[in-house]
Amino acid sequence: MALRAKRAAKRRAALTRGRILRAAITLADRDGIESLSMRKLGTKLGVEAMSLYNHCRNKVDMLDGMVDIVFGEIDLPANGADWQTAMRKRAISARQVLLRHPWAIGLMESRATPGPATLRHHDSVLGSLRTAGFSVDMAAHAYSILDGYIYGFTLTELALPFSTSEGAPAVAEMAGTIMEGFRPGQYPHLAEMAVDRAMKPDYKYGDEFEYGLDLILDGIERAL
Amino acid sequence: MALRAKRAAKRRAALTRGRILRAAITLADRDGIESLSMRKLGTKLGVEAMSLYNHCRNKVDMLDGMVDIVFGEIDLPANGADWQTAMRKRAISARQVLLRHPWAIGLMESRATPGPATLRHHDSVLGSLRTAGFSVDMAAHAYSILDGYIYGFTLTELALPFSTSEGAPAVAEMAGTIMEGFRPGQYPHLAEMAVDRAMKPDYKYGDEFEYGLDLILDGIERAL
DNA sequence: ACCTGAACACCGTTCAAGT
DNA sequence: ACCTGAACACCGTTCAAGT
Repeated sequence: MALRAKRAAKRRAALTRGRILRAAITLADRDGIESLSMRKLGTKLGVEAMSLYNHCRNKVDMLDGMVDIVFGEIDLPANGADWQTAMRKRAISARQVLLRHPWAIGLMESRATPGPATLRHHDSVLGSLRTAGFSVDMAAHAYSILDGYIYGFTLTELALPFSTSEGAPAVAEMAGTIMEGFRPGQYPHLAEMAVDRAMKPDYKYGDEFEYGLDLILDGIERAL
Repeated sequence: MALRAKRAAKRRAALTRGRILRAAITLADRDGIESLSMRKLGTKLGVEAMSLYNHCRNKVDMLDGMVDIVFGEIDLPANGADWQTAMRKRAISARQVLLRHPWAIGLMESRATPGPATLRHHDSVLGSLRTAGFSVDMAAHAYSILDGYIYGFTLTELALPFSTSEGAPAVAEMAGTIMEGFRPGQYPHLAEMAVDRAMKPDYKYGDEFEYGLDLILDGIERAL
């Protein structure tokens, strides 16, 4: 009996913090963060919800761990390349990671304690800039602008009422539906923008990202 | 008896959607969004939680309304001024509003249906740019960069493990505590940044905001 | 038309009990 | 050392019943 139970436990992989966090990320990616509960997560791992508390202090601690894993997925700046290329690639990687885990960006605001992958990432970016000759002040300026832009752009992108990966017809339809509800001329400039851009065959808001990124990189270059 | 009940109901202001939303914002500002429940909100308004459902379809609808009110607090661009001044003032106002309602920014990502104040705000910003001679494409670029930066910077600012409004000693202490836990040299560039800036007497991360804002405004000017 | 009380199907977390 | 079951104090929301 005892032996049988032990074997059943063996059959599934041992519960670890890492396995819990990865399962939680998968669930959050699929169903959204507001639907992620300790009970559902336990079920998914073949375990009672209460077992999770042997590996995570509480749910907040678990969310901290999830955010740190997401951070770890962002490419570190390549340290051979010039700083513009390195920062450009890192920014593009960061946006892709955040789009893959849409729940992560909204969680940032309330995470008090940064994890090791987060700290490593920050250290690496600062190192890349300092090595390229940035002063401490200028590295702080550059990092603040770039990260602000990356997070904010992606947040806005995620907030758009249509999926960025979907085809243009969905976008056009959506924009049309939204505008229909208003008196003509109530939001003339929004309407103009919708007709001119959002309703065009191959419009993707995400295409704006690199325009802004390059404008910022140029601005930093000039400020050096 | 019926009369008495009616009088008691009269004594408190009638329950309206607006009154509910304002009370909810006050509670979220004070205790955080995760602590805002329909039951607590009802108690605060002197009413059963279930009464709220006569004025809000559900909690998501209520959160939509709250976000729209926050949007309405952001100054619209003054339409006499040149576009740089108008955009600068609007950006500064937006950051102040978001710092006042720290829960709002994390909610944006999941709000599917923008409210009237939100639409009005967007329309007004686009109008200000178009009037200043921006092409539709250039207005879209400018708006995307500016809003991305504003949201992202403020999100980062809110995520910092110390309050921006607090005095510098708290920041210095915090930075010290964070760095203490590591092997010396584990995060050399973070350590350098902490010693050089975060631990300085009157360091405030918020001061970075206008540096980046002006860099972006200059970049847009040059792209025109 | 608006408010209420009870009920339902959930939550996160503690704790004593098991192995 | 790790897992469990029951329990506690909460949630959002529905619905029939009141006024």
